[in-house]
Amino acid sequence: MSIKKVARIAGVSTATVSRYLNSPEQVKENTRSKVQSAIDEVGYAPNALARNFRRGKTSLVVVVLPQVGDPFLDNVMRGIWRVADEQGYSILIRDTQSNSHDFDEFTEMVFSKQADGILLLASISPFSEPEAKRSREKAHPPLVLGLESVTTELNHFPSVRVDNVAAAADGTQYLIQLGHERIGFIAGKPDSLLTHDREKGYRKAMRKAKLKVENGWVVEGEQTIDGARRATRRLLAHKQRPTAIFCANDEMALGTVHEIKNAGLRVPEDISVVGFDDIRYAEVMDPPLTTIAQPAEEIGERTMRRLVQAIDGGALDKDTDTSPEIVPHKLIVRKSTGNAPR
Amino acid sequence: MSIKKVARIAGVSTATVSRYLNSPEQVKENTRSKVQSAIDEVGYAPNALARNFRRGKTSLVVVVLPQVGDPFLDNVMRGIWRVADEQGYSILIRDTQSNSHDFDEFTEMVFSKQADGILLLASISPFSEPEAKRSREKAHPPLVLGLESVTTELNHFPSVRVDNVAAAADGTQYLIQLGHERIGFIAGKPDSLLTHDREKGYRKAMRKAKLKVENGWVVEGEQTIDGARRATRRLLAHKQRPTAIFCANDEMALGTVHEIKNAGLRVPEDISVVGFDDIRYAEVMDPPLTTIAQPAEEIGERTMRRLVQAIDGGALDKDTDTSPEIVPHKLIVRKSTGNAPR
DNA sequence: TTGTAAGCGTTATCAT
DNA sequence: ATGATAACGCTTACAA
Repeated sequence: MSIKKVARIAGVSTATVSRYLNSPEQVKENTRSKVQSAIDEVGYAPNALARNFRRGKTSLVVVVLPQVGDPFLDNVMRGIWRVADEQGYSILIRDTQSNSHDFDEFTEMVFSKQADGILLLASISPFSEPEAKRSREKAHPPLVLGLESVTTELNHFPSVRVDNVAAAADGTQYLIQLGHERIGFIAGKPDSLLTHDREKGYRKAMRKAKLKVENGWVVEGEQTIDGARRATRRLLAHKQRPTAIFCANDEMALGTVHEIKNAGLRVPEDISVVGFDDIRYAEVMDPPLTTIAQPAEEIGERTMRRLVQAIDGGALDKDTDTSPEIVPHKLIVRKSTGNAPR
Repeated sequence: MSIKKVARIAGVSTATVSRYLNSPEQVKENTRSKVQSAIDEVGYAPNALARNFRRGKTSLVVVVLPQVGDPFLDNVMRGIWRVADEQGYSILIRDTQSNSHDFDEFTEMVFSKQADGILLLASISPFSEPEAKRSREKAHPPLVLGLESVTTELNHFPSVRVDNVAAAADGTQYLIQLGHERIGFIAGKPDSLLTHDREKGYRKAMRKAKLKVENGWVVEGEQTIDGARRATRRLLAHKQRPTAIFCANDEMALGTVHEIKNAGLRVPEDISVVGFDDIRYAEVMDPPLTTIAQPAEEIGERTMRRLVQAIDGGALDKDTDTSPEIVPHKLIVRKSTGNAPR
């Protein structure tokens, strides 16, 4: 009822008030000030609920990420927010860690107009059956993938990320070049495409260098510090103990380095460690961590931009430019890597 | 138009469909199945925008925090989400770091129905003038404070936090008990009430032990690793170099320990370090960090519960139970602290 | 430049 | 147990 009240007080119609709010240039100067006074007088604030309803738009975007409090996401989110603010979107965050969410839940949010689009920064369970059925009738919701590689069913959505395979190969290659031949790999969770790709890169580099990947050299670190510590212990106990360990991300590298030192070994003299992400803690670790940096903020910015595009342009067809945007990675050499022992 | 379509297909009125959706028990079994079939047939999903509009409720809550990617907030958010999911709220996150936000902006979000309430986990600029004016006419929005101490203008809102003064005093007291007499303090940003309180606790403990706080022993660390590194360098260069440093949070402690070791000194043999928060990295630091733990998840849960209460119970009066809920803190002793040298 | 009025999809009131 | 219908606050043709 509020715009009506303003209109009444200003002595104009509701349409004029609305116009004043949305395109003031269409309103005569004189009227403008009358309306503004009325607004001030009653302390009017437009009801976003009504406006969004009318417009059929939530101006909300869901960002799905593995875990808030992941230092790496900090910069990604910064990029996302920059664009969101600029484009008038608010960010709804869902993490896949505290509650188990599945893909349908997010598409459902769009279909039921709780959000206009989805920014997927985490691996999640694939479409369930009912959804598969629906997708025949409904268009795909506006959805963009960031960071992660994709499962086949998500292939049709735009995505922005580094080339995880190549990046991990680079990291591994760097270790090889330092003379390491026994290199272990600490992977993430089995359902994480991302770390899967990194593992692929590791294996690729090993193969290329004609190095064998022994059974037990690739172990799951569960994307957590504790998981990485357990994984590291297994690696250290291996009869062919690696002289270098590649961790699928920095978070796990933190645990790995800790556990190596715990075992009375030195980094990098006894074992070299490489991480992935270049989180802000990497630099102040002891020793500072050699890792692979991603342009996090840029990734955030670009994913969000594509998403806005997808939202504005309506649901995108299966055959809209669908190739992933690949952004450059960069090996950052610090002190956690050194020549192979002996 | 959609509920209409369902109604038409099911051969019932829109009212019945609505009832089926919201209180199925009021609908006869027979009708229920007719409606459900119709829903399945057209793939109907209720329009949340319309529903919220009609109900005058967004079912959204803004959580304002200093920085996503703060590992400490991870657990707080977990607690918030648990309650949010349970109560049917979605979480809108705003960080005060990437964009400068002020208090009005958030109250405005409530007044303009972009959100139902505010969960404030960060220090922000105080009310601006126009808001002060408005607050006379409008009730305060549902708002709950977590973690932080409050400025006087926010005094009337419920809050949940540890007793930062007492906690910091405990940490300081522990150092004193180890024989330290020259103890430095690395504070946060000047506008952070939270670290301000911690500083107060530190000073209190020093005073109580009749220890002097030399000029230059309290230095700002800006709540960042780099800030803490600079602060630490200043501390190390002090003519009366402290034998122990209390950092207002773990994030800064990370930088502090790094910088101490950089300078060729040992922790804790030369300098002891205490942090605050017990983030997950504290345990795997080298040496593992002595710190003060807060029940983060519980704080999240309780703040969110109070907020829901405030939303449901309508805007709370100035004189609703307004005393902060204090949750217990706990000193976690690890290896970064030791007896004072000599 | 401004006003009139229809309509967005739901819920809720009041009958039936 | 169900139906008819007003109302929520706003935007937008269309008319003036």
